[in-house]
Amino acid sequence: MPRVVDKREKAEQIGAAAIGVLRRLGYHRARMQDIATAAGVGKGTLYEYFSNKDEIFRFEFGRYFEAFEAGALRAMTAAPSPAGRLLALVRFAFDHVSEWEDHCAVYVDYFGSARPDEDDAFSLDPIYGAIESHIRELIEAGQAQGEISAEIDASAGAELLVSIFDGIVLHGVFAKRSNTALLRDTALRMLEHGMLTVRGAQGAASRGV
Amino acid sequence: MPRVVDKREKAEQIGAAAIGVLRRLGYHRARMQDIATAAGVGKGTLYEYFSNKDEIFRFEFGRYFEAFEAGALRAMTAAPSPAGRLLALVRFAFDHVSEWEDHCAVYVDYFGSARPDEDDAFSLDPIYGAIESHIRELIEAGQAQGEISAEIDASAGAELLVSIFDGIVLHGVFAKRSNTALLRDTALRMLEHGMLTVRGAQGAASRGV
Amino acid sequence: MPRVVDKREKAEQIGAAAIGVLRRLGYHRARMQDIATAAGVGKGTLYEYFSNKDEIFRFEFGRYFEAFEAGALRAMTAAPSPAGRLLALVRFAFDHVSEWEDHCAVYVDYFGSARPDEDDAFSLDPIYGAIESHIRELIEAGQAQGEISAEIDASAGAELLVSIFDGIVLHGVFAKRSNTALLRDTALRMLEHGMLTVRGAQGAASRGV
Amino acid sequence: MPRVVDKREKAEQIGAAAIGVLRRLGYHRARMQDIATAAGVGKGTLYEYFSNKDEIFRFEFGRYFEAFEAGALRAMTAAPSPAGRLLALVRFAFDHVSEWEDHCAVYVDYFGSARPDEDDAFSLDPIYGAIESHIRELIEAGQAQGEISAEIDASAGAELLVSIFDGIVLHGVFAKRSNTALLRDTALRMLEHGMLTVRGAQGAASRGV
DNA sequence: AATGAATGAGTCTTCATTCAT
DNA sequence: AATGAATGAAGACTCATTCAT
Repeated sequence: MPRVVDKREKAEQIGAAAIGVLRRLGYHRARMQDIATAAGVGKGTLYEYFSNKDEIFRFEFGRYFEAFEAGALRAMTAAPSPAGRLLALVRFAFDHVSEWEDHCAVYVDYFGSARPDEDDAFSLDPIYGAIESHIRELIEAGQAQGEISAEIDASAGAELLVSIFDGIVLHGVFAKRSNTALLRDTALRMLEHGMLTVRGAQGAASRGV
Repeated sequence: MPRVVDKREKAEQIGAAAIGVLRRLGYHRARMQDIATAAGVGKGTLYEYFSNKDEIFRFEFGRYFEAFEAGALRAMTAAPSPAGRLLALVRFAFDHVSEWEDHCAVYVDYFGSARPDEDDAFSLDPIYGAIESHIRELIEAGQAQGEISAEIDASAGAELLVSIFDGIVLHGVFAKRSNTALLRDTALRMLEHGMLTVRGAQGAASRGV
Repeated sequence: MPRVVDKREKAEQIGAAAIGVLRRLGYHRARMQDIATAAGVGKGTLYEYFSNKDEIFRFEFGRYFEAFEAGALRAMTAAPSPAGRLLALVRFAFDHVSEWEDHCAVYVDYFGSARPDEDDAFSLDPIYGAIESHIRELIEAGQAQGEISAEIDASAGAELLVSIFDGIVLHGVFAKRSNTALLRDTALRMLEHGMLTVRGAQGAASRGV
Repeated sequence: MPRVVDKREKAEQIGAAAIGVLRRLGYHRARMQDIATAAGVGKGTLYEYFSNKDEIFRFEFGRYFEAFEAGALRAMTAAPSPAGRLLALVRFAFDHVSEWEDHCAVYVDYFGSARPDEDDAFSLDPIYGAIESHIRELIEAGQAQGEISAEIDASAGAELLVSIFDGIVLHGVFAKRSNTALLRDTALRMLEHGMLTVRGAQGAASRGV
């Protein structure tokens, strides 16, 4: 019984070290030896806790997604209305990216590479599906209450929001982020108000090319 | 007097085949042999046109970025005002992603793997820098003309827009895109109007957690 | 607590096997796989002990030159006078060639291929320089004591002796050596007496063409 | 008929360019492309004149050995006695090395690498055999006339002389030659007189260790 | 349980040679 | 006759994984 606890604890310790290495070197350049060294254990020991390199990744992203789910739920619970919950979710997502920065960098690296045939591949589809589904419901609820513009297609809106979230992650990896808080506030403002001032002019602009 | 070939043309032909393979298998899993087979040439022939695997990638992304630049310029030229140009740019970016789908997938795969130290790395910094800089100027011009909300920080807004673009790219790779046109229109609408209906409520929502 | 191996010992073991292969096949034709097979290890194991093919060679030639130096010193120490030391050195050199026959063959093969620009090339210059310098001093000392003919230019004499040594090595590689002991004694005799009998006639002979 | 002359002439032209490249880069590093470029012809053209890389080498060394043979014969013809002919041969050998410097450098590179099984290998055995045989006869004749010390074993003496010649070649490749003329005269002097002054002391020195 | 020595499948890249033009 | 585009066999080297200790 205490063994199991030990196992889990050491696995987390190794996983933490691994993510640091993966972030620094990229998934393909990070050698098992690098990870072992960073974790302060022997190379063979890694295989006592993970059955292969991929497994380490999966373990860490399990934690990443769990934390996201828990945090998102917590964030939304506090908000009073659908629109509030939506914005709380977005706000939380930004914070999550900041907190799990290493994971985000590795995230893009790992999921960005196509792995077509692998049966045991960690699939993002259910995760994204669940999140988009949840957001879609929030949008629909918000529209029912008149808080959210009825012109917006709930599905497309949900997909867009998730895409934007992905974009924040990706851009933080590709380019150095300047001012996270400012970016977040700008994003929130835009979600609420949009960018344009004159409502009449907007439609024209979006329609003209 | 041996066969005369148009080096450039054949390089493009190989490059096109390569991108297909890279997309299907991922940058790291695609072997030179796979690319050669897809291009219908011998393995050695690849090295007549590209000095190594990376070179193929760079060649194709040269084309990708050139097309983006030219297309973006063309799209914006037609629009009458800063806000119009901004929206035209966003609209074009969506179309570009659709048209260069394979490149986008490889893009994420390739740039997603962090390789900060490599000297010969294809750096995105100048490219992103130029685009963000351009967008920032558009926003500032739009704000000067009162078309774009003065509350928005031009730099952060530019970064956000580019991030959103990256997000569209990324999400198309991570999850299957459902309806591109709808997503695009939803995004354009949100940029203009935001999502919320009641302006007064918005501030409150964004401040609440 | 995995198997403990003496790295140095195993490296020598691999090196010994490698020299045999290198001698048999020549430096360029010997594949790492051949060396691994000869050493009774896997291909990858070679790289645990040597970082590349060249390294194996260098390691072995380190041993070769060390043995030469130590042996030469030992041989010379026993001799009473400069001329005696010089002849002892030559005598030792012959024995060294016999004992390190494989190394000599590889030596010629490896250093024979000109690679002037390579930065990491194992340079013979300092080694030859040291030996020639030593011999020159011996000759000068012998000349001071009247043991060695004053007519001989010490530098040229030293270079000649080293060249003769190289020649013995080279010829043993190019042609099958018949009788090493006889060759050695003939060489020693010639160094002492020369080949001609009539001293007066010698000058004449060397001047005529 | 004139075709054949053309063929031969162009082959020599290519061969000359090739030797330069081979000397500069070494046999294994010299690419057919390098040779073609140096010769100012296309890569494919090389195969119109030589059936493969080795053939170029063989062609050039055919010329080298022919020149040696012809020159040696000429040199010896002029000398009046066996000993004179022997010294004339040595003297000529030195000059030959100077004149065919590039070939000598390539010589070591090429013949230094073992090529055990190749049936079509250019064998040095008959060449060395002929030369040693000739020298042996000269020594024997010289001994018969009392010009050359009877104590010398004719065969070993011949082998030694050839070895010394090889040594001069090799050393010129491995180390930069300082003063060729001086080295040559020193060598000739040593062949005639030996190095030591006191005949009585010599035997003692060569016997002691 | 912990380790690192051993391994060989897998990959990029080179280059002599061929051959269509 | 001359050429250089095309090729694939060959080889150095990497690294995830295994396993004896």
